[in-house]
Formats: sequence, structure tokens, C-alpha cells
Amino acid sequence: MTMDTSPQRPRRAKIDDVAELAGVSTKTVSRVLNNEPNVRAETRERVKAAAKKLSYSPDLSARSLAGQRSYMFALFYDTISEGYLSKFQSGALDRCRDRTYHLMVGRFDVEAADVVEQIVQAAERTRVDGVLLLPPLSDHPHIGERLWAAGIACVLIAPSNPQGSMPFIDLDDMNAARTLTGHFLKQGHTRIGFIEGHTAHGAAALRRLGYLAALEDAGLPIDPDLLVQGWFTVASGRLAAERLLALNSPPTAIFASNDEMAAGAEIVIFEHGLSVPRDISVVGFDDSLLASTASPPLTTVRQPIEEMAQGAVDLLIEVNRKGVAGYDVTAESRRYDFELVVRQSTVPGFGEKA
Amino acid sequence: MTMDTSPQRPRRAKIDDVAELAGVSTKTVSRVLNNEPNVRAETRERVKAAAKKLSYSPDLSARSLAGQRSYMFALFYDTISEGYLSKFQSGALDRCRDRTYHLMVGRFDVEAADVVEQIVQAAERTRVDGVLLLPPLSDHPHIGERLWAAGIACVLIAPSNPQGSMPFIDLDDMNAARTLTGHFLKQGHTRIGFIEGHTAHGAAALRRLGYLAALEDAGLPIDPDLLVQGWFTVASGRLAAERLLALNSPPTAIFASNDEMAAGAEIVIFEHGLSVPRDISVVGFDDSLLASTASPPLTTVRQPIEEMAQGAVDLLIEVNRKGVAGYDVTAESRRYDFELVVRQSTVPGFGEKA
DNA sequence: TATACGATTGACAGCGCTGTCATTTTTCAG
DNA sequence: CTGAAAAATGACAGCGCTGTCAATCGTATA
Repeated sequence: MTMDTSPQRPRRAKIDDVAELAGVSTKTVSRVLNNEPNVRAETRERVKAAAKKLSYSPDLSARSLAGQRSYMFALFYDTISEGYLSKFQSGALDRCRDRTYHLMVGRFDVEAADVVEQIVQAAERTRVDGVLLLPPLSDHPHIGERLWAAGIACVLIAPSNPQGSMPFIDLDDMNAARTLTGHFLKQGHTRIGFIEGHTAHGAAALRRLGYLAALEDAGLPIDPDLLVQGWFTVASGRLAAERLLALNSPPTAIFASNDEMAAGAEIVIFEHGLSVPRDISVVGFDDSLLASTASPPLTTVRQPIEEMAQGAVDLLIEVNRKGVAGYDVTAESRRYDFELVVRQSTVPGFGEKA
Repeated sequence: MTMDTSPQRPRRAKIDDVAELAGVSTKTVSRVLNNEPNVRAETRERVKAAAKKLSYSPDLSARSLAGQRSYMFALFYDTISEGYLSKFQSGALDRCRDRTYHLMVGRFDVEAADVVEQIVQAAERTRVDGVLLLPPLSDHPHIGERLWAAGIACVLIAPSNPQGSMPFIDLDDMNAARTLTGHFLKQGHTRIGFIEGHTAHGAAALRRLGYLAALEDAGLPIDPDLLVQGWFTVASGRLAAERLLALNSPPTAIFASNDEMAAGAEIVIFEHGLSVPRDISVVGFDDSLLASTASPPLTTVRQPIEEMAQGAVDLLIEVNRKGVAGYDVTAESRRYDFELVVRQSTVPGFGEKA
């Protein structure tokens, strides 16, 4: 006489169930699930069918406890723009899904004395297979090192000064700035104001270099009065624009190091009774949401953030595939191309009129 | 004679190491770490000291495999504004850190035929202790149910129509809209235009109700011409504003159901040679980044998104503490207060001048 | 047909913790 | 001071997988 236990939730399928249904050992099921070689094609199919029938999906905790892989990556960040984070995260999740990985997130204070320990510990206790470090964490001199030293793969995203010793993903900020400046030059502008970004931000310096390089390419002199400091905020953009407009010979075009500052500049120009782009052209940088909603919409440069995130995840997967020990860093890093987005804040053919 | 193995990474401390150093069994260490009762104070201290000395932190995979808790929550979403996601995530992470929980994220297509299965499976295989469902996932009729049925706690964030049967966290959208409209009324406005939000968004309907209720409170008639459809985008806000300005008797104030549409309205008003707030006052909703960068900065309503996220995490922790089976839903749900943010797009005392 | 060798498969241990339950120690009434 | 109950602690199994290594199968070669 059998005891029938009270009705309860249908138990989630385990590897043993699949093994039994397929008539093989759990180890063979494991082989199939992990795409290991040396399984007869017929057996492989049988196991796959059984797994599907039971809608089996391996338990991540058990996997990571028993094996080398956790199928989980971590995305760590500190303060970063909402748009950048959400786009990057979205791109990373897309690729993770494709490769059946999962993603955990964490926010850490770069300034904390023990950031490194906090991060390494978080990565170790969760057994993540790799870590994505967003700026400004990617600029920290030790986080990446310590992670690799602990045997955890890690990619620096847009580090200010990429070290050859660690894989990274970034954008060619300098060339983008050079192109944007070139856009002005082609339209005949010769007095181009430049609003610098936050001094602690590596990309800000690169954008400045691109601006200077473009002027040099064109054989134009550099007027120090045309470079004013900003801090990546709308307010700082307004202040900087005020200073540029107050010059004896104000610029006919303004290059702001990001969209926020560009939007601030547009407002100030309007307040001075001038018009963008008729009187003064403006460009931003980043192609944030603000760029398309500003009035007029900003000509800017788009970073392929989602693609960069996907590339970063691919890179982590690749490193894990080869084994965290024997990676060839130099071959892994990648620099992405930007895209010039022309909108109504710059007037095409301005120069031709002259 | 001892063999010295080649130099290698210092091994991460395990519970056995702590037990040995403290001179107790691993089970006692476990008790201390999990704040279980029945450990002598002196023993507790000894264990804590040992753990600290070895900078021990328990392995999450092992924990979740062996015990009931994984110390990991999941934040699942689909399309949602960048600001909402990043603020919510940030708030959730803050609380998770305080309570030594971790957070994984996932993005799912609400429209997919098998969303429910995808989500349940993702939650089961990662053994998360609870799931936070952001809109529009929180509006799906089955996701929450299935999660609870599978024994996984879950909180709906800002669901369009909260079910009594499931814990949720939301904002009193209707009252917020009523307050915002009241702000206009107090300034003496009597013709107030309303730009509606996306019809599929539950909050849009609530905001409309709040607007209508405020007019009724004031004994004002409702003019159907003053209500125009929008879709939560800047472009739709522009279109709606055009229609309002084209009326024989245009409104002296415009209530847009979100900041994007309000910003669009401001641009249109400016293009018509009118001034905000001198000629027409405007309010938005959400207090997004755009609200403070629009020109002029928008009077709007702020949602305490971070706090709501913290509340949601607390709720999950609470449910887990009591056991997922015996929760009292009605006691858990919580409605948060909004905050009126007055900026330069509305003119205080407008009415008094009359 | 017999032998060797690679391809395929399975037995079994164990990853680092916690749940269960037995055992020891302490406490306190009588 | 004794016994019983409560408090404190530990022994041990096992969570669901994968790594190791031994066993078995298939087949090409002599």
C-alpha cells in the first residue's frame, strides 16, 4: 500500500531525471549540455530530446559549485550617466542571453579605501566568470590587476589610458572629436569654441586632443581664449558659453565635449537673442536622449554602446573558453568606430555662402 | 621532509578554515554567520573574529545549493525609460548591499509568447530569493502568479491595476496629477490643457483621472477640447501642443502627462512667439533629467524611485524571512508619496494679478 | 579471426555550505 | 546536591552538478 503525499508543486527536473529518461548516466547528460566531444550523435539527440521534454535547465549554483564555470558575469559601476548604463547593460544582456549567460550588477564607490577588496570579494563569492568594469572603475589602477590575479577575467570599458596589460573596449574619442571639428571646418568655420569636459574624465582630454589636431590639420592657429572649462553638466555648459559669447571676437561655432553642455550652450545663445545654427553652430558629443530633444536637435557623435557591450561580453566568453590563465591580452582588446550624427544645430553649407 | 608546492594564489578562506581557527565546528560558524540563535555570546565573538581575520565571506553558490536562501534577487524589466531603470536599480542595489544581498538583472520581451516560462526558468535556475518586476512586466497577468506558484517571492513595481493578491509598490499617480492641477488652479488658471500619456500605460489613465478630479473639486466645467492625446514622446507633445494652441480659446496652462511631452510643448509655445510661463504655464510629470534641463526648467512631480526600490527589496527580504508560503500580501504592499517640484515653467501668483 | 587503440560511457567523489538530529553542556527548580 | 529541561554544539548527510579516471565499446589493422 503506497502513501500518496499531499498535492504539491511539480518538482523541477534535475539532471538525474533527464539521465533516466534518456537511459544514460548523468555524466553523459552533462557532456551533452556542455557541448563536450565524444558523445555519439544518436546519444546526443536522445539526451537533448529528454531535456527538452522535461524542460530541464541546469541549476546554476550546482554548476558553479561543481565545475569551473558559473555562467554568470558581473557588471560593476559607480556613477555613470543613465543613458550609458542602461544602453551598456542592455547590450550586455542581449549577448548574455544568446550565450546563455547571466548578469549580476554591482555599484561601488571608487573613492572608498577598500574598493578593490569589495569588488574582488563580490566577484569571488559569487564565482562570476568575468567582470565588466565601467568607468570610472575602469580607471582605477588596481581593480583590474587584482581581479586577474585572483583568477577572474575582466574587461575595462573605455579606460582613460588603456594599459597594454589588460583587455579593454573603447571608442576612438580623439578621432571622433577630430571628425566633429572637421565637420565645422568643412562648413567654413574658422573660429571654433571648445568647451572642455570634466578634468577627471580621460575621454575629456582625448576630445580636446582631437579638436586641436583638427585645427592643426587645417593649418588654423589655436586661440587659447576659445578653450573654456566645463564639467559635463548643463549648468557648466551655460557658463562656458557665456564666456565665449563675451569675447571680443566670439566664435561662429561651438564644440561642447558632451550633449549636456551643448544643450546649455544653445539655451545661452538663445537668451542672447541669437539663433542656432544661423548665428552660431553647436555640436555635442554622445548622442544622448538630450541631443535629439534639445532645440534645435544637436549634431553629435554616437558611440555604439550596445555593440561595445556585446563585444565586451564576447571577449569575456572567449577568455573563459581559452582558460583565464592563457589569454593573449593584446589580441583581445578592441576599439570601436563612432558615428557622426548630423542634426539641425549645424548648418550645412554655411561656408559656401561666404 | 615536506614538499613545497610551487607558488600559487593564496587560497580563499572556506568555512572550515574559520571553524578551525575559532576552535568550533563548521556548523557553529554557519550559525553565527546566519545570525541563528543558540550560540553563546563568547563563542559568537570568537567566530566573528576568526572570520574577520581570514576575511572570510561565504560562497553564494554553496549556500544556495545547500540551504534555502541564495542571497540574490533578480530585477527583471523590458523597455523602460533610462532614468527609471537606472534610478530603480541604484536604489535596489543600495538596499541589497546593506543587507548583504546581491542583484542580477534580466531583460525579457513582454510580447513573447513564452515570457512567463522564460522568466520562471531564469528565476528557478539561478535560485533567486525574489524577483522585482518593473513595468510593463508588472502588468502581465500571469508572470507574478506563476512566480509565486513556483515558490518564488515577487513584487510588482508600479502595476497599472494592483491586484490585491500580489504585493506591489507604487506611487499615487492620481493624487499627484490632482495636486499638479491644483497648483495651476491656485494660480488662477481656469483653462487648463491636458496632454494624455500612452494609452497602454496604466499610469496615464490615473493621471487623467487626477486632472479631472481636480477640476471637479474646483467646480470647473470640463472642456473636451482641452484634452488631447499624446504618447509620452517629445514629438507627440509637440503635436498635442499645436492642437491646443490652435483652439479658438487656447489654454493658459498645459499639463503634460510626462516631462518629455512638456518639453515638446515648451518648444512649440516658443515657436509660436509666446513665452513660458508669462503667456502659458506648463507642467510635466516624473522629474526626469529633462525636466531640469528644459527651457525654462519644468515644474513637475518627483517619484521617489530609489526609495520605492529600497522598499521593494525590503519587502522581498521580509517575505523571505517569514517564509515564502506564509506571507500576508495585503500588509506588504505600499504606496509612496510624490513630491511637487516647482520650477520656472509655472508662475507663482499668476492669479493674484488679476 | 585476433589485437590494439581510440571513441564512448559510467562510477564515484566532492565542490562549500546548511538541514537534521544526536550529543554534550549548562541552568535551575526541588 | 540531583534530575530534568533548555541551551549549545557537533556529526553527518546531501544539495545538483562536474572532474577524474576506469571500464566498455567499436573498429581498423595484422
